[in-house]
Amino acid sequence: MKPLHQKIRDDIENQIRSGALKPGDRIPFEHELMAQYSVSRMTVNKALTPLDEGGLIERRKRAGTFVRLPRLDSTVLDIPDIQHEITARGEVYRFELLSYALHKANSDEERELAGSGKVLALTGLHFASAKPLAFERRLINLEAVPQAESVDFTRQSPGHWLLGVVPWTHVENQISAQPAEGQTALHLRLDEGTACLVVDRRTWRGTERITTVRQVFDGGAYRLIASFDQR
Amino acid sequence: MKPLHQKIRDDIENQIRSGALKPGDRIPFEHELMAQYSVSRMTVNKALTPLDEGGLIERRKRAGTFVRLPRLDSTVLDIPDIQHEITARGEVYRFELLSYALHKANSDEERELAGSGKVLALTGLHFASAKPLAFERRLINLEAVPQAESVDFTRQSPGHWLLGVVPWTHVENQISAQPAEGQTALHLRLDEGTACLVVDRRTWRGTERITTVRQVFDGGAYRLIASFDQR
DNA sequence: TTATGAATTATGTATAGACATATTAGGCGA
DNA sequence: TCGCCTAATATGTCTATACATAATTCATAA
Repeated sequence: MKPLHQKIRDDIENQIRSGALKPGDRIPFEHELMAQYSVSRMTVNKALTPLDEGGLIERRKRAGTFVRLPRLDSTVLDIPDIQHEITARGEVYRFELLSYALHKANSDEERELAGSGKVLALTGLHFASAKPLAFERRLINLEAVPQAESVDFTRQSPGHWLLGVVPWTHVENQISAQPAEGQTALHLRLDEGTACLVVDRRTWRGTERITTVRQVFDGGAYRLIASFDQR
Repeated sequence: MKPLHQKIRDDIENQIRSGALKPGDRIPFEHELMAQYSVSRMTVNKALTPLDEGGLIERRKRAGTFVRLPRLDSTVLDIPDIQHEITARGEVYRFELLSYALHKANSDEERELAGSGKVLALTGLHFASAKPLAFERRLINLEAVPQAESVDFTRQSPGHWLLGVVPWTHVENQISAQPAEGQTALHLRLDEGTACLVVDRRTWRGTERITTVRQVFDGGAYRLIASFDQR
């Protein structure tokens, strides 16, 4: 049998991760949870404290307990937000949409993402101070993120938009070095064969896939930084 | 003023991170800590529970509380252990020492590591099934790891040895793509200009620097995998 | 009208006590 | 000697209570 405080914690965490509770929403007061689960305040507190320390919720005296906004800082390599990183170092950021297509999943890669559902396929370029920095090819699972269909990605990059809108629970990055080729080399204004940093990333919310993206960076102009503290 | 339970937790965590308490050592029983800090058992328990959940200690009824062994699995990109990864995928691993030097720190990079103390400078090659996979240049701070002086690195790679011997608390990785050049290209048997994956890593124990390493991988043969769960 | 201060409210920390559970040590009988 | 039962022991969970702290509301006084 699971301890009471852990059941309460899991319930709330699931509501947040599933999206039933959105950032900014208020979680019931401790005395409300006491009544709801028929437990003492110490037990409710023991359930909420780890969620607070884990950064999932925010607690304010007199005001109550609220769902936190997803953390967007991350020097750490969880999900690099290119737009954020470029503006953070004082350069001007711009995203240019190269292609846009909405269709049923019809390749292995697309079916891995969306089963037999619909997929949004985009390509685009990230600019830092008018210089092309990264070429990106992205697939978005429209089952998981239906709102994506009505967003204008000529104005904002899909990665930046997704980070703010969809909470993710799991990411996998594959990082490799590859020579610049064909269209990608042209877009990045690099000679064929120039060393590029390639990041292939897949994200999940729970067991549901959200997006698949390949980003190709000019190897000389960009480096990933991953910083870790031992748990 | 810091809460009591946090002071107790910090004290114990510091003793573990500094090496004063080693893996396997027993931490005082709850009733001993009660007396030592003049607090109730709930407070001691509140101090120890997060250390348990964080994997730093292990608690067994009747037996007591013990310092955990450091986790060495890590699909995650904390500290990739090349030897471990190669053998894990069924290939034969070999390390070849190319150069070995022991001297006082005399470059900026070496002084950043060891101040005015002594440094062990190594270069070597990692082989996967007789094929060179990575070239590595490593500096070890002998103030932090004096035992390194008496280890035979022709037989085992310094990275693998360090992981087992020295507990680290913090790592910073910089990952970039660069063309193969000069000696490095020769050692890896690559043409000049081939895309390589370069990892620059610095590790700390507390505020003390342990090692600095640059690893250059054949971009086509190696990829880093970084997998994350949202906290 | 504005500044001040007191009451209210929700969380933060800590206590003492109680019972539960897992594990081990020791004693007892076959 | 071996197996089994029971004691003892350390951690696990939970309650009821108390006082502290931060933030807000609201009444009161200048």
